[in-house]
Amino acid sequence: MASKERIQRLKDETRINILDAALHIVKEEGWQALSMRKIADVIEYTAPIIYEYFANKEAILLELARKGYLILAKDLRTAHEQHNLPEKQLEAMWLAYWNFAFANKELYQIMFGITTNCSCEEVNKLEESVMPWDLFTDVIGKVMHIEDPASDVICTKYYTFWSVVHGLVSINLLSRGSSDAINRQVLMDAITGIIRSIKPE
Amino acid sequence: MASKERIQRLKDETRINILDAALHIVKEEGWQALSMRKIADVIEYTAPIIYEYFANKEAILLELARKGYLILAKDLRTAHEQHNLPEKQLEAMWLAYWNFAFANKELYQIMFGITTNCSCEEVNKLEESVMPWDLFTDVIGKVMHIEDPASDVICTKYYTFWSVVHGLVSINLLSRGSSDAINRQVLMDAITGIIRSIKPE
DNA sequence: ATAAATTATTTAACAGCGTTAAGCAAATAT
DNA sequence: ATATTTGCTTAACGCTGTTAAATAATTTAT
Repeated sequence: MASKERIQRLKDETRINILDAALHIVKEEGWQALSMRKIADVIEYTAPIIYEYFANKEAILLELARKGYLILAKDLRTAHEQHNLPEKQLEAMWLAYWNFAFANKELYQIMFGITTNCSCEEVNKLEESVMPWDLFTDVIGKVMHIEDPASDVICTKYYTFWSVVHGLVSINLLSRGSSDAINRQVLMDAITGIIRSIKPE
Repeated sequence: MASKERIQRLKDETRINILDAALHIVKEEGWQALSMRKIADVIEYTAPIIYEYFANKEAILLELARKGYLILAKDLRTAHEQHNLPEKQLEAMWLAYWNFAFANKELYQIMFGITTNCSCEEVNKLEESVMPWDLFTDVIGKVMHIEDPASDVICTKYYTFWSVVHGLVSINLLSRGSSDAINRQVLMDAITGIIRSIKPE
């Protein structure tokens, strides 16, 4: 009867194994190649077993996206903590965002629907998917010396940052980018440029 | 024997019907719902017939992407022609790009792999997919008063424009955007901001 | 005009997909 | 020892893209 815990532990482990297997397959062969039967092969079970841990394939993708958002949020917080000046914090956060995208290419793809067809409506429903927002608007407000964090102008600047960084990431994940040198230049120019333009005085 | 041409005309028409049917289905039900059998239903044939016009499903997607790039290129040229000042041309072109994306949402999705898994390598191989480049670098060069259109700094600025516009489009196609008012603000701020920052004097 | 050859189109099938239901085998409870 | 639950697999359904074989329609040749 004390084996209940042991069994639960095994079950938890299998759940993790499923997610790990899925991500492993995707990293090796891409999102298109991911199938329930392949996951089953890796975890050495048959496909129907997976449905005792996840409602369907989509739920697995959603959980991976969720994990991605959690990692990204953590990276952003870490970057934020490493500086005191709001300008430096902002710069470090967008650099962290950029680094996350390439260190976790497959997760970024599913988080933001790049060459994957995971229903974005469902991904958007994840509460974790809206996470970064408050942290950014807070810092942007500080840089701009604006009190109200819900101000429209802060919102605008947030989207400006996000658009340029996400856009550059997307273009590169599609192999439509330029050299690393130019990427770096675009990224830093944009970030420092926007920061300079929003700083009062 | 003169019916050869008539038959060829019918064949050409069927080919067009296939592409139209595919785009129609996608606009009604999304990329995920597109299947060879559904296309066959619409054109009132059975699925294998399609393979006499296209090598496979991917070829249909590729052709739609190609058509998208051609429309975009035309829109960009038209925008370019409607102004004389390079600054105005540049602004009009990126506005045209923005408008194209929302007027042809489904085409844009497949052209740039947004919630679709059409192999981006194949899309990148389309010669039409690199089209806009020369037109933009030319105008950017004029605004900056730089002769060499292959200059690194022009390349950098081109990617800066493209990143912010494509990023904002992507975010909105994912239903992750803000209000139309803020979209407009971000777009215009970014375009005019970059133009002002690259103009010498 | 009739027979032969070519073309147009469909039906059937294969392998793979996500998913569900039925069946079996092993562990647990009574 | 028997009954019951649990863990897992096999089989199946309807879908997918795609190919091969069979059939219907049309054109060509005689």
